[in-house]
Amino acid sequence: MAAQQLTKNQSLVLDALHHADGPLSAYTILDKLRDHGFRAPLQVYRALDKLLEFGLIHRLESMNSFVACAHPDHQHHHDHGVTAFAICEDCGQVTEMHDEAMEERLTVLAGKQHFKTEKTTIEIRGHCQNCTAE
Amino acid sequence: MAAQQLTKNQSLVLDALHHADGPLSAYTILDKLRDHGFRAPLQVYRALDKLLEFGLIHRLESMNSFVACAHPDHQHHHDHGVTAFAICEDCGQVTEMHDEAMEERLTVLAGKQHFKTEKTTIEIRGHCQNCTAE
DNA sequence: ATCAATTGCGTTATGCTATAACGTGTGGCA
DNA sequence: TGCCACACGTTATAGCATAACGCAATTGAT
Ligand SMILES: [Zn+2]
Ligand SMILES: [Zn+2]
Ligand SMILES: [Zn+2]
Ligand SMILES: [Zn+2]
Repeated sequence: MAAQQLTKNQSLVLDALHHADGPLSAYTILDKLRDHGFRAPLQVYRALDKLLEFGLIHRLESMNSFVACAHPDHQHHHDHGVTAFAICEDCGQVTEMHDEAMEERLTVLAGKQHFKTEKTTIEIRGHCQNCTAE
Repeated sequence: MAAQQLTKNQSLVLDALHHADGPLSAYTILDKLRDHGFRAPLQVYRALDKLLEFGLIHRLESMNSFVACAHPDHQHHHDHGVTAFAICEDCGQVTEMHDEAMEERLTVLAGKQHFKTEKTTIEIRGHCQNCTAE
């Protein structure tokens, strides 16, 4: 599955996420796209589902919202392994992190339980560097 | 803050979670406790908030539900560090895991970003040993 | 004992998040 | 041509969470 040609709705949603300075909820996206003809939540959710499938965006479980993937070559659909997110509770900024050692550790953890991993969520809530400086 | 005396509502909610064989949503708990006088979601959410604060239960972000802490000495309020959950998508069973190395790795990751961690969520979705056997 | 502050409680109403169900249109292909 | 897969639009509904109000019980000074 290579660089997928996005539909109009999918492109609009992806653009909205790219131009946002933080994660957006589905309903916030809906409001941003009303001028482009969006009327109902499903138009957003259907696009989000596809974008998630293509690996172009991520869902932040702890805040029911979505961010564009920070991976530079996001046109190429390739799983970029486990992702950890640092989410600032002050400014809302999200940092996407990848770490081989962490991934390895998770594999070991799951292995101990003979658990077959499908998807891993790691979200760190706290305060970013900017918001910590006093 | 030591072994907290729970209120009636808090005890009822905690018992419901202890007797459940998997995570429960707030509304499921509400239904289970209607015979005990519960009528509204807030009665449940308020109890859940306190139980979370006491460290007696955990919230599973990826499924909007709650589980009793599996830590044996859950009467003593002491943070038991970062918790990772393995959630079976077939049978709903949840396994609570603790791993020093994992915790260390996350500390390093956050440190690189000069990020001050408040709370960490780790949830592994997949299939448990029982549900993998064919 | 009394007052004030805190905490829990019950109720009603509301808001936010997500999906079910139905029908339409379009493009690819046997 | 007929069929299928897929995206789309719309309405309705389900599921999750909190705001706001008032009351009651508790605590801890004064
Ligand atoms: Zn990414
Ligand atoms: Zn910040
Ligand atoms: Zn625990
Ligand atoms: Zn299972």
